[in-house]
Amino acid sequence: MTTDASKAPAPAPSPARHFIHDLIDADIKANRWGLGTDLATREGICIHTRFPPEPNGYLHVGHAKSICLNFAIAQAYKGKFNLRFDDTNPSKEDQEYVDAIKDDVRWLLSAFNAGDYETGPHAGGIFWASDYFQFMFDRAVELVKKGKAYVCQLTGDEVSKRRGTPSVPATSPFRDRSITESLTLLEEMRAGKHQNGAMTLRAKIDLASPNFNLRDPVLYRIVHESHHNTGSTWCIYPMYDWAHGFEDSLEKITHSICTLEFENHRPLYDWFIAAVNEGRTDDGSGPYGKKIHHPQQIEFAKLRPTYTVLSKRNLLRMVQDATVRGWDDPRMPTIRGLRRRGYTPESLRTFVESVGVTKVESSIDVGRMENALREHLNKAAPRAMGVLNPLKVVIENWPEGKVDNLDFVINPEDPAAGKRTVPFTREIYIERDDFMEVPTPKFHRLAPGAEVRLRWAYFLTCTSVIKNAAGEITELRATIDPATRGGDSPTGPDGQPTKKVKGTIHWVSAQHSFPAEVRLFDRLFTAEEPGLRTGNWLDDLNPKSLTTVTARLEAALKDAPIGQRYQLERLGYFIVDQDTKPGAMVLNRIVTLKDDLAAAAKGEKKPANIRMYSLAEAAHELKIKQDKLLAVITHGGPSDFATREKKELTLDEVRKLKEWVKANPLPR
RNA sequence: UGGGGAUUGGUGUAACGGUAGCACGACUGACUCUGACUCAGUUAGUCUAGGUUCAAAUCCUAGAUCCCCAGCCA
Repeated sequence: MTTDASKAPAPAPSPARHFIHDLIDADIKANRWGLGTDLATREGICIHTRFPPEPNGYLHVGHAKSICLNFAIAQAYKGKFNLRFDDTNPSKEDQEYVDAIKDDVRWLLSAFNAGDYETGPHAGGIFWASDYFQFMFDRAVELVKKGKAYVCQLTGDEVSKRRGTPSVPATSPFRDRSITESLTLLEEMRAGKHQNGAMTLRAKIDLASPNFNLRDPVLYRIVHESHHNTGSTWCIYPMYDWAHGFEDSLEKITHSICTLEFENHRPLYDWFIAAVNEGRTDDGSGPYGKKIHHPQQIEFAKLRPTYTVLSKRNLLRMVQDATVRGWDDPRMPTIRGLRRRGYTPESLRTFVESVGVTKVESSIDVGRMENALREHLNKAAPRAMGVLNPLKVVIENWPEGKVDNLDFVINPEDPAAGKRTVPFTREIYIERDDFMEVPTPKFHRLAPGAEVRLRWAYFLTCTSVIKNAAGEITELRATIDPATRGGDSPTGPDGQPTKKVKGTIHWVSAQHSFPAEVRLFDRLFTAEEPGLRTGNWLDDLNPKSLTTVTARLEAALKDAPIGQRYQLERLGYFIVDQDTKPGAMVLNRIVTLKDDLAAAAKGEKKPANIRMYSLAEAAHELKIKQDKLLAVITHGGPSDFATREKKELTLDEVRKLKEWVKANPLPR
């Protein structure tokens, strides 16, 4: 029982080509940056990616996509991958986050079996934007000298007011001040002679640009604050746009992959590097020296899972409000939360790779994340038995005190995992849900007089039901068929089983099993897109996202170490939580097994291919106004719509209406 | 109002002028000592309107819708 799920082979990820591969292939073909086409023997520059988090929060599943994407590219092209902390804003950043990020990235990258950012063939290393502060400052001075930057003494409010509109240019009265004056003020800024906000260094680009990022963006702002890495060396800090390209450039990053919202920043990214390179030469001759490396920024759509919020602000809010028990609460979409929940790095990797890489902003069914996890754990997790809601069964034809040690298959998916021994006794517990006093037609588990198989043990027939004064079932009496030891029906002369049972249920020995706290998690939100309905994402919080029960687990689990994963048969996958103390085990349910029956019974199983439209959505789809839509439905429309008062329409109905509207154009 | 992106089954994603394919989901069924897993089958799509072409998801024109941008955040 020591098989560690995380050591089992990961499901082979599909090669999954995407548009970034096309771009990189083109760069290689064009011998851009001297990449050459034979990557294995490249000298100097190679395909080099990076993951650049700001250490101002915990990583979440969205970041996991970026990390895997960047690392997978480095691996595919025999290149390198850097972890770089984009620590340019001391007022928001903290060492606590630095440590957590390092640890989470390393954990996730273990899914690649190719080392991480510090070890292995693709290890580029760990870097800090703050190590480049001097370089950035020198380049800023250079820009001022080239007449491409100036010190602006407008306050933040004034800058906002003068920002202009798409058709009205921005203004700054300091734009045309002399180079010497700007140089002096810049030195003063650096020397700490000015208060926060007193002035900034701005690039001189285009105050009338329709792209606001180019309306003389700020390069440096004054922040009198200690930095976790550089201490009090600096009191001016570079802005993201100014800093990021240089970070990439200095690390010889070839492809700087970021999310869609930075698309509008790419002209600026390119402008800054071009501005520095102006006057520079390939061989270093001339006043400014050698050209600096110019990486290619590429944007992709971030991951947006349903039933989830990912913004740092909202996650922080839940932690502060104690909606959850911290950043590593198993319900959180943070990497730390998912780790504690029991997710494997392999399953996270297959999940983020399976959703693809595009520029289309789409949301992903969280169910896919759960499926990737089931897929991995099915192959990897040893099986065990536990009962979440115990119901005692006394086997009347089993002698008191007799113990039968039975063989159990540890993992049917993995014969190498072998077998284990489980004791069978006169008193056992079964799952309360596996018994119905008055069974429904399709219920093929235990009922009075019915026979089921106890997994790997004996066929069991319920003989009587014992209730308390309140009429609640407290105990069952039953008998077993001794001829079915091991769970197999005896075979007749023809070699066929002499009897069949439809149901197999799990059980534990009352005497040998032990109680444990089991935490059952549900989604944190009840709406696919939290906040869509009311405008406030908190309105969609799921009040029942955590349920705690006292279960009974088979004895073999008693010494399971923290972090060990199991499949409790028929119930789901579970992991030993870090809250476990000697003699007091705590289990997290990672995810349930798929259960068509339960889903259908709870009415949760609405066919996914019947999309429901609200009237507003349908009206939008039909490109008509909502009141017109109502008129169409109740008066003019297809006859079978005339009498309905439903507030929702199915996809098919919307299609029907669409056809109708097409054939019967509405007046204006 | 200006600029930058995007639009293919229910969902996600291919097709790079030449048979609209794959995965997930859903639905049927088979198998089963986990109502799991596995296997087989079914289902369903190119935002709209024009145009070019022997041929258009792909090229052209016009439009629609959604997302991003006016932090001294990243």
